[in-house]
Amino acid sequence: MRKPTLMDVAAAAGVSYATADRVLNSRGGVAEKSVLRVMTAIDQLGYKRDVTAANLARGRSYDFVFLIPSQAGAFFNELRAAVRREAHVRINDRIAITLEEVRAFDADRLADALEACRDRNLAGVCLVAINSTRVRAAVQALRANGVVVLTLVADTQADSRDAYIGLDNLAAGRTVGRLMSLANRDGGVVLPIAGSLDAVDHAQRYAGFLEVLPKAVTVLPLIETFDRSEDVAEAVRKTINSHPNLSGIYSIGAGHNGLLAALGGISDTAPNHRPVVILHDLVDHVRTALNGGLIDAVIDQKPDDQIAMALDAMKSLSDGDPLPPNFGTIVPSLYFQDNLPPVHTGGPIESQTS
Amino acid sequence: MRKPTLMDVAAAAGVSYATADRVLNSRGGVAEKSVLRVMTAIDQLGYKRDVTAANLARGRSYDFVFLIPSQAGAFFNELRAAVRREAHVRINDRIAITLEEVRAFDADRLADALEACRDRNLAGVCLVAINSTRVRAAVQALRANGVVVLTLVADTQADSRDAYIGLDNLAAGRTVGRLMSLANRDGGVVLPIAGSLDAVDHAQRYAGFLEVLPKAVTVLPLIETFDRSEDVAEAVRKTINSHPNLSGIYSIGAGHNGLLAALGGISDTAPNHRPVVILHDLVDHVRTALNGGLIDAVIDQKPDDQIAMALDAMKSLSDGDPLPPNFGTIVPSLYFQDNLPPVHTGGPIESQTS
DNA sequence: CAATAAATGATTGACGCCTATCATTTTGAC
DNA sequence: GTCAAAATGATAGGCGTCAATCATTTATTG
Repeated sequence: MRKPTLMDVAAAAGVSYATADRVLNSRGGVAEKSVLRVMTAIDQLGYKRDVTAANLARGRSYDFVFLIPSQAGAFFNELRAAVRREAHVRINDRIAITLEEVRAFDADRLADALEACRDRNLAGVCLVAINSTRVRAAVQALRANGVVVLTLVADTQADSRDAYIGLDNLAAGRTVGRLMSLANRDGGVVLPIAGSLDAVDHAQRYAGFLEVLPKAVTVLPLIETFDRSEDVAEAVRKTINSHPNLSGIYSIGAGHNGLLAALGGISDTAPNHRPVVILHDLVDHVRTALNGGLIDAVIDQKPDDQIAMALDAMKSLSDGDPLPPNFGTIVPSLYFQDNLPPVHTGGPIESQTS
Repeated sequence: MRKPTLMDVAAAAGVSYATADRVLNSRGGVAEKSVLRVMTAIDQLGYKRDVTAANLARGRSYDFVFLIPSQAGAFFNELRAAVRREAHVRINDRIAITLEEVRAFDADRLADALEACRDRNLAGVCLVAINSTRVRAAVQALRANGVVVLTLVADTQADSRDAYIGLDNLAAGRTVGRLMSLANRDGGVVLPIAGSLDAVDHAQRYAGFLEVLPKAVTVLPLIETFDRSEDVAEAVRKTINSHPNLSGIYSIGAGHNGLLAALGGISDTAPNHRPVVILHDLVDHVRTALNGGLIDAVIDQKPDDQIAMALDAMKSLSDGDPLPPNFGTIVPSLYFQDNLPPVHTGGPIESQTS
């Protein structure tokens, strides 16, 4: 027996199609008892509205914009690639995605981009937030216009956007801490490296990391890199020399170039007992380093999942559906060289139905 | 500007809708030059067929059956739950899913179930395979009838099904081996426990595990459990007593009850230096054990992902689209207590568009 | 050039739902 | 019982595509 249509429901309820439709779409002007009869018929027959037909009839389509920083490191390249992939896939669901690059760390450019979204009749905007008065104002203006606004990776104040999707940084730090503990069960000396503890995400990761490390493990003073790879390389080399028993390195932020360079040096010297190295974000050169045995583990924030979640959230919210509780929290993934996810192959697959 | 329709394509190509349609759906009987003009117009305008409208018109729907063992342990409960969840979601994509439970380890029952699928006009069947002549024959019969047949979790001969979706067991074993190596960087003694090495998956995991372990780590003779939890508990206790320096346990198969019971005993005795314990499959009681600190890590084969992949594969294949290369390989996930994925909350969300 | 085949155009009724209009019936108030 | 208000019925056109029919134009062949 085929899927029941609204016609079937109407017949079963003993009302006309028009009335059944009035109930289904809550257009009002229907007597209590009729509402009840239709409702009953609906779950009697197990009727489910055919969403695709509905969208077709409505002519509804979703216009979403992603504002992603440009030239902000390999991770954001991944993020942009994920947006492009999803853009190709979701076109089948009447979802049109525009990817716009915004100069990194430039709050005013971001605000400009947001303001430019004003009159474009968008359903949703997703941005990597930077805290600034103009940005917050622009976000508010959009939301006042009925546009759903999501923050991704980096958040603003919780009440100024509709939802935030991003890594649970505390969990990420804890996960690394847990692994580091396992690798240093008889104690050890570990070196944390971060971009800057002023960055909330880095601070949270660091806090999680410290939280689970046992007392037997000594944590050296944190090196702040401020994205200067040469200085990092130098600092790492120095630490390794002054602490020949160094047993672990946790690179909390992005910008691993300096670290990887320094590690290349060590592995020549003492290949058999170098420190355990754990990094964030499975970008290309990190993958290579992992496969080459230069580093041991990578903790990833799954950019693909983030984009997918962002799209689901924007769609739900602009349909007026609420999000499930604590939606948006990305649980970190832990990778060794043996359980790496497959690399994304070439472009999107064109599926041409015959 | 709105999404172009086939009408727009026809106009741009200077042909009638009928001809454009003939080209798009390769119905034949169109002159070379016309084909070319339509093709050009298509990618000139960036035309993409509206799949939802197409499916609506086709009235096409997909009937899929999942045959999953019943009473075969917690993992298969998860797997069935995942099927039920997907069944509710995919109903929007005109996909009807039937979940049938088959008595575990009973090839004849499985063959019966497969044969019963014969005249149900199904688009695809997905089964946890058991190797037997009757099963293989039944699969062949179905495929000869145009039904897509997939194996899940456990495979048959590669040429007798359309695709296999399951864990990369070698990678899983290697991942565990890698973690165990990190936790035993100065050497150690580890105990592997498996259901039976006659099971291909267990054997592969074991092989991967051994592959990456350094020589400094001593591997005790493997204990085969054959799913007898009391015997396992006993064996584990004995090993721990005779090897007070035991530093790791890898439980390769399912059926962790015996092991967990034995571990409960140890943690009372020597809480500070118990062996590192790694298990497979994040089922409820394993999650509990992980959160309670009874075990250290879990390697998971992501039943949700497997079901989702199975559905995508069945849909693609029954549409005649080929699968991408090495599709179906599930890369294991590694969990500590800090990066556990959220538990699935209650039933599926009813989204009622206003 | 006629006869035939091949290619193209024109059009139509689904598919399931949305949105709107207008006519008709039922209800409630007085 | 009258009259307005409320509820219901009936119906139509459209969303973009599929699948089919039939008429018409163009190309091919002898």
